[in-house]
Amino acid sequence: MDLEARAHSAHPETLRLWLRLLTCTQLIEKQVRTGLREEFNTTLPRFDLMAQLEREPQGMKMNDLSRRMMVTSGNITPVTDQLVKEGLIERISLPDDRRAWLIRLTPKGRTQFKKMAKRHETWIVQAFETLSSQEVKNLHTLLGRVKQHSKSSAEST
Amino acid sequence: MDLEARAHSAHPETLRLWLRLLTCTQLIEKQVRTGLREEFNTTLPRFDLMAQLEREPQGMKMNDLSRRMMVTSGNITPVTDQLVKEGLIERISLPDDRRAWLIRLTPKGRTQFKKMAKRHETWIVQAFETLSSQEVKNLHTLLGRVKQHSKSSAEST
DNA sequence: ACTATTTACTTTAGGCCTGAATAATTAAGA
DNA sequence: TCTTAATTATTCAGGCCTAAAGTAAATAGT
Repeated sequence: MDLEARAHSAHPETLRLWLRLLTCTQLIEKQVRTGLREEFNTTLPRFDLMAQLEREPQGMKMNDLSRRMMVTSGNITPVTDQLVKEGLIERISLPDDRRAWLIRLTPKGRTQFKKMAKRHETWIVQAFETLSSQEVKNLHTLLGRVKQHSKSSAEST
Repeated sequence: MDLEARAHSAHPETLRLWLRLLTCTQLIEKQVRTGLREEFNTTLPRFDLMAQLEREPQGMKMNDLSRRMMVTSGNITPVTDQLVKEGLIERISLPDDRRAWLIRLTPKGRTQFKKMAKRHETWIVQAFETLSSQEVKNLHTLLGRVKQHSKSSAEST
């Protein structure tokens, strides 16, 4: 018994789908959080932030980070503070915009991230190993439509 | 640009699927949270708790609630406190187990929940309206496999 | 009956998240 | 230029979440 016990109503299939989506996400997220904590003594938001930076070697502004990570910018400050304290990222001031910072992985951060990403990948692969590669593709496509739809209706509000 | 900019590695399809799943969940959840806050001045965990209770008119113990909602039991206490304070649920002491409480919706809570559930349903239906009913079914089935797989591997740890 | 274990709930410390307010800076328009 | 608006980052209050420790009560084994 879990979240999905919640379904009822006039559109039961859609509601059930939503609850199942939630359940899957929560189950997998829980495993990832536990793994990051136990093996690397870190958290998912910190890992996510480093993952964003790894894709942008020249660095990112905190604002870009908050948009990419889909959290409010008030949130990025403490996570950044913590990672700076651990020496995994660095803040660089921008001469042409004194309000903003450029955030980059340090060499130590890059090394550490690579280790974590490798483990992260095994957890994720394991979570979906029950699906064939065709099924993975199907899921990806269907969810792509949901994502686009949700994004466009969010813009119009 | 969003979370999905994070994908790379030896199993890119699987990682991309995971990030897309996360993105979809977060987008929809955000809409629901905003709706609950703006229209009903409440939160998703409170709504979820009431939804569980609505399915069990005879009431539930806090432990059952935490299992169903997939959160730790330390979490149920403050959410329950708040809902009791609002008069939406009630704590009833059990004569045959003085450690436990039975939690039930009050009539006021039941009325209020019905209003919220109706709106909640429109948000969810809207989120998935881009899919045909066959596609909803497919998604539900595929995610069902993922859920079962994840649950059974969680048990064995 | 008595002790040990388990179960139900609460409490605590630490962290993330939101929305809203603030300060500092930059950009835009009259 | 000079005022106004927008942008960047930080801070705050409130709430949720976890893991871990604590309390009280029930259960099991001896």
